[in-house]
Amino acid sequence: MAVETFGKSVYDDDFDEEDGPAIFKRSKPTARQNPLNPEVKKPSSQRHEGQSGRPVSDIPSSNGQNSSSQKGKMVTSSRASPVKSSAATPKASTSSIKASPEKSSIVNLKASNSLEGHAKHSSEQNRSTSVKEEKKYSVESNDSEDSEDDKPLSARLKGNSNYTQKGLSKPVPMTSLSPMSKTAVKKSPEESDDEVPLSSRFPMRSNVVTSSSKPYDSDQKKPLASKIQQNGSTSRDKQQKSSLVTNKRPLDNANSSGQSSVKKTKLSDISAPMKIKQVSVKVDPKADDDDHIPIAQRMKKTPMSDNKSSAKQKSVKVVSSSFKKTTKSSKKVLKNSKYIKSTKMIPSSGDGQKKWTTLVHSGVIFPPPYQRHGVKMLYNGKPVDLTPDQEEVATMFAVMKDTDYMQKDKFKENFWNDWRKLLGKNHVIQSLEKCDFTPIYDWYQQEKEKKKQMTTEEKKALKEEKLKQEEKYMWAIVDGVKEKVGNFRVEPPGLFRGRGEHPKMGKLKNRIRPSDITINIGKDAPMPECPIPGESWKEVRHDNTVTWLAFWNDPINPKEFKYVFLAASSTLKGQSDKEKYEKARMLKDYIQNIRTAYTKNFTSKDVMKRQIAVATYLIDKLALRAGNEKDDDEADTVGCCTLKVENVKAVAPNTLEFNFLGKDSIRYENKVEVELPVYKAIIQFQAGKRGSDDLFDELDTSKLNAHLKELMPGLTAKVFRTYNASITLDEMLNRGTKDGDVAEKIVVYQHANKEGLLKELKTDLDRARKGKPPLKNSDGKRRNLSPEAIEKKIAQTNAKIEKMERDMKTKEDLKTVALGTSKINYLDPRITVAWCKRHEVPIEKIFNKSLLAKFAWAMDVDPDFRF
DNA sequence: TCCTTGACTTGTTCCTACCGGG
DNA sequence: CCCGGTAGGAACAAGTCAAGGA
Repeated sequence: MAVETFGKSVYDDDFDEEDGPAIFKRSKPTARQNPLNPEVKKPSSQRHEGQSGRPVSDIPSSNGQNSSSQKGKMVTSSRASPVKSSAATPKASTSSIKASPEKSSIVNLKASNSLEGHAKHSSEQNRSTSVKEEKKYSVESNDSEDSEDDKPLSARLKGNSNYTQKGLSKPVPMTSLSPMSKTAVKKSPEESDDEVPLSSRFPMRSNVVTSSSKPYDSDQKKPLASKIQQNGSTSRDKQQKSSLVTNKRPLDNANSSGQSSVKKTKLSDISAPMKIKQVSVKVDPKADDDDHIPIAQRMKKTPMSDNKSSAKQKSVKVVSSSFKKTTKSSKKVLKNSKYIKSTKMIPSSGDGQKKWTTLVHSGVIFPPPYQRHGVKMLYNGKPVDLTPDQEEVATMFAVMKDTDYMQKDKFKENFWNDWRKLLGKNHVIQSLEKCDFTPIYDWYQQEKEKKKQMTTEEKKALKEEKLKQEEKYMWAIVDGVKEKVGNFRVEPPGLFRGRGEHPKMGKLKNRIRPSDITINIGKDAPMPECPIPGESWKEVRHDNTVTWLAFWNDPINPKEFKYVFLAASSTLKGQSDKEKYEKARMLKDYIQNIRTAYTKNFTSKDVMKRQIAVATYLIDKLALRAGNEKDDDEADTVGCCTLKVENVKAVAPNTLEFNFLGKDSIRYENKVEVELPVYKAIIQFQAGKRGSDDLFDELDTSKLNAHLKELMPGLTAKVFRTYNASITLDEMLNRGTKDGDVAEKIVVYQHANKEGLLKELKTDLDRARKGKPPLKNSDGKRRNLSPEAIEKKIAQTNAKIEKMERDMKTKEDLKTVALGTSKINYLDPRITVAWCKRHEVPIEKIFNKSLLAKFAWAMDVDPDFRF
């Protein structure tokens, strides 16, 4: 097995490129030692102080450019102005998608209601109603925002689906079935088995506190097993789940992984290659440079850290216990798995806290020192001399001339305060208003232009130069396996670009120096040399309970840290990603009971219980985020638990209108029909309070999560997002695929977008004929076309549509199945991989290179995998 | 129990290389 | 071959959530 190859693989970059069967995964824990440090170390995880790094070597030489220079268009989007409502945004207008979410949520609610409260049949009725409403609301909601954030994930995923049949001309999001409803209602046929049992089991689980193991085990097996057939992964999954649940930190240790690791490894290695082929997952040869490690290989890696030595058992409530049990099951599973790969990734986490045994890396790279340009800005119309430091900061500001930040007083004020410190009290420059940064701005534009004008060769040369300098920083060797590092470049100085109305926007982010940086590295690894002569690291640690390679304190908020982690394609990240999905998957077995429980508590006498019930409902239905408390020096945004009274308006008879700034200050606006008890509860929570008071005054995220954990080990608010998104995708794909529906859906989807365009064009046509100016279209820039031109355009668009449809059918290109980049975080890749296997669709049609790398762990999933 | 710290995930924005059409 | 539109990726802000200490 893989073991032998290690030496080579680690050091040799090219190695990976070949795909052969190179196996280079880490095999058993023991085996993997890093050639560099032959001695394997003990699991001690404490942090030691290391020697400080020696300054010496290479300093980045390129010219200093401050990255701050990004300029730009920036915030033009709605973001800046939360309120924005114009329907004009391209997105809004076109996309059925975007709009849909909101609608969907509405619908969903209804559907869900039926589920929870009433008999299923009622859902039918509701549905029809809901459809209408959808339209109604959709209009309003659309414009509100572009970001999809606002919309429930589930809704987003759904995209369009079945409504078509109902006669709606456009594809409407299939939302009608809320995740819940789907699960419960629709799916029931298939899954019924699982679900039923669960409920019965439910009681037990819930309080499983310490003892635990049983609850989980038993249930789990059943459902999973039945669904997933002999898939190796299944078994593994179980294991993982358990581990997952536990969570990394508290882990108890574990054993579980340790035990079977050996076997797994073997299996995996063998099987992996084969499978891959089948699936046709292949790594692009060219891709090499980036990821050197072929996916196939990666898959093999087994992170299992050996057993973890320490087993800590935490008495964390419920959680820990369940996992342990899993161990047992895991073994079994292993045996029959053919598709082991996924299995391979043994939850190292299982072992408690240890995340790695050996860790070698080169530290971080710093941005080049500032190079002054000497261009003088004007003060009161006269050129001013600035020191390099002063000039550097002035340039940061100058370069942001045409961003929206320049419109914000807070930004200017904060900048001024920080810059003024650099200028000193007696500087000529006494007020920002009299400053004219134009010369610097112009200089910057020129520089940019120069860069653009460079020939391809020059650009290439520069790129190579940079690569050469950075290469050594790009990789780390974790337990003998070469892994890509995520962000090895220290953030350059610049002005803080907080989103929304961030109180600290415009503040100077100082240059980070080696003495600000703490390095985390294996005890026996060579110390990364400090790249700046004469300086040294702040500290060196050897803490194998964490995954970061380095961190520094955020200059804007010294209480916070900026970490350097491994890239998403690394085993370590892949593992935790998988654990995340396993946890979400586990929720499937509990969801029905959870929903039943919270529905019941809508009318609880205990206020806190009622609030928890309603909050959970909102999180489940609307995919709201948990909503932690925030400090005053952060943007004023809210999540579920921090909703204010004024953020929710109850409109008779049972509609709730949400309006608040959520993550990233993106406005969430949504009107939703809810079950009457929820509606009433909200009104109660609001009674006697002011608008700015907390809606859920008895609640915060820790209480909420503590409660969720009683319902399912490891359950937290964010799991609902993952769960609802993944379950929806899974259902969508499975439902649609039978008759090639999915491909069609995509066509429809695209079609809808194009239709939007057509409509606009036709409108313009009419107006043009009447001699009126064209309307502004969604992109905001409407060209003034002659009627003929417009007609031509329409013809073109129609042709495009046709072509697209043809392409779709022939190519069966599914790429667009709503896999937006951010959504990637919520969709279990195994759903997609398994689906591809079943339908012989090359996975690379759907996942791009980086996604393939990131999801290497999912590639060996059994074709029958269901979320 | 509450608050702070720490670690890690999620999400948006910016930038650039690439692609297909004219 | 130029060019506008975009996918993809880097950068980094902003969340979530657990542990640990007061």
